[in-house]
Amino acid sequence: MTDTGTLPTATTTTSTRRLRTGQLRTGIAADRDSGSVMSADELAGDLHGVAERRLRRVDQRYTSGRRAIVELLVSARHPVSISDIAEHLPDLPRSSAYRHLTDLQAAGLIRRVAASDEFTRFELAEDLTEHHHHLLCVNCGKVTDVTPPAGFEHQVAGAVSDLAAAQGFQPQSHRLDILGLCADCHER
Amino acid sequence: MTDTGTLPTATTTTSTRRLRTGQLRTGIAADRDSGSVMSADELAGDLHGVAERRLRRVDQRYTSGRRAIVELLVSARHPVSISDIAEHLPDLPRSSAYRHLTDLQAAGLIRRVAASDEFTRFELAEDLTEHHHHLLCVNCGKVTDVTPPAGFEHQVAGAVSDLAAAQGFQPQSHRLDILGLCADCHER
DNA sequence: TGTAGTCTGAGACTGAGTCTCAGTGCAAGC
DNA sequence: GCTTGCACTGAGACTCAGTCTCAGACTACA
Repeated sequence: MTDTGTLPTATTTTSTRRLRTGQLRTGIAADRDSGSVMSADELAGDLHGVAERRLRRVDQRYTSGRRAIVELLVSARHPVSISDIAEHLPDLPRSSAYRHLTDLQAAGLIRRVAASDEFTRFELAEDLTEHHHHLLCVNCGKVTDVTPPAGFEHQVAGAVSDLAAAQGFQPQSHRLDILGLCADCHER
Repeated sequence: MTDTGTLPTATTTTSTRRLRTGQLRTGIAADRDSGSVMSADELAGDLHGVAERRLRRVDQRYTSGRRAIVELLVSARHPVSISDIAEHLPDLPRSSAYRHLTDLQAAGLIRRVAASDEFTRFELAEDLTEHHHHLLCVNCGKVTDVTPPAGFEHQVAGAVSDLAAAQGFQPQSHRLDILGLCADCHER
């Protein structure tokens, strides 16, 4: 089972998902340290600034290693596995990679993604990108991002709310994974 | 992180999912060996008969170990992990458990379920139960089955089809996981 | 500058899942 | 009923993704 593609070749993903650079102002406002002073211009579009802020909020630094991971996730445009990281950041020691992922996740910058049946994948947190779902190829393991129409997403939210309420369950997020064969494996 | 509950206590799951005993006739017809003769009455409601047939179709036997796993999945009513199996079938050796699960999955009797971030869980194949989704508690790991309304499922199927077609992706199945806090963890 | 605490890389450790293999069990054919 | 070929089994070795440890380096703050 091969990995999701050759990073950071974006051609394996034709997702319409984009970084929310134009919308980060709102997100960053939530990241503002109480007391810090920074102009809105400096804040806008500053993903790494957000990263640093969130890490400092939990008494951590935005080190070069952590930054390298974030940059890889940005350029990848789809969920990234540990082996992807090892491949594209060969100088990053394994234990550091794992630790960085854990730290970045704890700081709310990235999230874990369930793959078809494979090892862990990570991607940027949704509030830094946009809500989307995944196509999972059961043959080669490729993961493709897809963004559903707003109307559909509204329907999902309603159903999620109902289903959860019936069980006294407090929903925090949902994921819709579509399993099947990608274009490459389908043609064979 | 605790396991999904004490099997086979069904009270942890209030799912409306039921085994398709009343509908198995159709499914079993598909399982009939070309040439075997069995009355419709004998076929109806015979999950273990289906199990045996499917295994024999791939030149395997429905052994007592495999049957024990199936019975556990039947009584559990929600996805079961390896540790659940070890707990409820203490005499079943570990390597056999793993092997049975692999064999049953290959024969199309069970399927793997993605849990929140935990180890592998299995449940009966959908055509032996019914289409459903899962509530995943991110705190304790409990997995609860929920059956969506038919109308919603129809909407999902349409969206899945569109999203996949846009990528030249051939969809085979989909899953909707709702992550959050179960009733127990929510109250705390 | 000093200090406290975060961070790092190397490598040991863990355990879920996989594999091996000698012996057992089973079903089909005679 | 017997024989035979092959599926099946349990015990335990093995693999590797992920976790943990620790001495030393780095950083931010006073």
